[in-house]
Amino acid sequence: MVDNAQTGLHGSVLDRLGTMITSGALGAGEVLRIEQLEARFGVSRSVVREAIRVLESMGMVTSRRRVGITVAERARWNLFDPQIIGWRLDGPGRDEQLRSLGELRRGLEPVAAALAARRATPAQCGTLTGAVMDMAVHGRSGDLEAYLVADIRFHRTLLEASGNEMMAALSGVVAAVLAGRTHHHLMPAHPEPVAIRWHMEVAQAVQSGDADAAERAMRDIVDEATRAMLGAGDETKNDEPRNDEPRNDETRSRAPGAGT
Amino acid sequence: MVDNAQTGLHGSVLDRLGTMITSGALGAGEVLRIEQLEARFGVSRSVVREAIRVLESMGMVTSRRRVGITVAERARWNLFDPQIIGWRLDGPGRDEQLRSLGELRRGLEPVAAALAARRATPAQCGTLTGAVMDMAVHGRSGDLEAYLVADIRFHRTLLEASGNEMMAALSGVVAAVLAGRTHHHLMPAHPEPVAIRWHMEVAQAVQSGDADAAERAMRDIVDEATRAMLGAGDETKNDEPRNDEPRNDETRSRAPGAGT
DNA sequence: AGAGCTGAAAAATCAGATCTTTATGCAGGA
DNA sequence: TCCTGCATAAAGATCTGATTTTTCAGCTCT
Repeated sequence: MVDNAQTGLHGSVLDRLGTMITSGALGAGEVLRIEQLEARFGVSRSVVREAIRVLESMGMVTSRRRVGITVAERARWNLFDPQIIGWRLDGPGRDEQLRSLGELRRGLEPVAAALAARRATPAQCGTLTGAVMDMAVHGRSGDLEAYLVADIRFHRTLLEASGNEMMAALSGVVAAVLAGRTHHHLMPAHPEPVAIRWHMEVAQAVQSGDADAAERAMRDIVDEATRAMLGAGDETKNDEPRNDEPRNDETRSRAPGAGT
Repeated sequence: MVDNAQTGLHGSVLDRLGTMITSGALGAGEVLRIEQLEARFGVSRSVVREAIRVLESMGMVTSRRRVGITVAERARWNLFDPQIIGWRLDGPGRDEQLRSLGELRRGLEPVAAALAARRATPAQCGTLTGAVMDMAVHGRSGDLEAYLVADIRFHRTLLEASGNEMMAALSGVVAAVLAGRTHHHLMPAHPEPVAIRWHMEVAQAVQSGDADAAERAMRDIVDEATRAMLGAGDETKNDEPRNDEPRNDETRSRAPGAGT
């Protein structure tokens, strides 16, 4: 689902350990030893150590002499690390992760839109408008994949146009959220026309430099998306959905607007 | 300024390399070789490799056989990594980093306040109110350090009370921003009373569950802070302030409200 | 109980050897 | 001339064994 492609042995070990920790298979406080990990994964010390070092820099484990590798509690993790986000989106924490990201978007994207209204280049304005037009076309034809691509292009461009590096750094994550929504069938077969209209309003407001209008229209977009997602996610307050393609029909029926 | 304390040799190498890259001493595209780094830092391969692995996971370098370690362009970095944020706050990118974080706060904290109004526990409400009272006391007495501690406690508690793990994960960074503001003398000797009043409004709105009021009051707080910081930062659009305690008087004179 | 000592466990580091990938240059052919 | 395929070597990737350093845990002595 997410590009957790890893390079080399150490990357594969990292990926497996990260998945185990985020999924809860390895709980906070559990202690691992290097030798044991060498055996478990059939690799040498150096490979294990490099993977552990990365996990340590993510705050997921701590390494102490005479003790071993201790899995850290979630409050210590760098939850903005794209790798961790990817692992969680793939595992049991998916719903919780999507909720967190949704709330985050509700705060950030309107501000990004306002900033973009002041800073976007003409080229970026063009890209935004073009993306909206593509969304309209593919939304009508019902080509959800093409719609998704245009939607991602819109949001990525907007975040980049905000002129804020950190917001731009989130574009990959936002793309993952949008893709997750589509691929988990939380989108209706034909996106709400009102969503496309709001996207167009954002694009026009950015082009005309109207920060307030851009912020407002973007807030409409994300509020609608948040509402749809919260409605769909309320029945699973805990972290144990486990199954990967669950309750499509109920979910879809409760997420009618899902307009990005 | 920020706790970039590192454990062991690999941590020190990581810290030095990270600082060099974020400061621009090592520009994007530059190629390093492991052997050269061993010699430069006087450590063995394993230490260098572990540091490189961490930098790689941060997106700051890429490692390719037959080529070497290539410094990546900033657009590829994980700008939310606390370590990178710390390096940038300590180096020439400080102003840019503070601007990014300020804009981020403007989006996130109001939403966090709204969420906290729905989710905060009674204990958290108490902590919020207590923090505001401390702010008022120390603001009047002019004890900026104690004021800062209370201010940080307020914002950390609010982000945690949002019930959103990712926002809570940013509390350390927000604390660093607030501390940076105080320690770089961007605060007036006596904080604006209106700022303290806004904090109190947030605390009360959270306690009474009024999400809209909480969001609005928090937006006031952050807007004021953003305005003050943008005003103070405009004269240095580029990334080269270098000196650590610069232009206190001019800056202070242009950041009158600086109310968190 | 509490302070200090001691042994051993486990990570941290170093160093040498070997494996794997791949940029690059050369040779041959179209 | 330009492309294609092969050989070569450079540099990271991995494995391994030895050594060092830290520090937990148990013991002793007060």
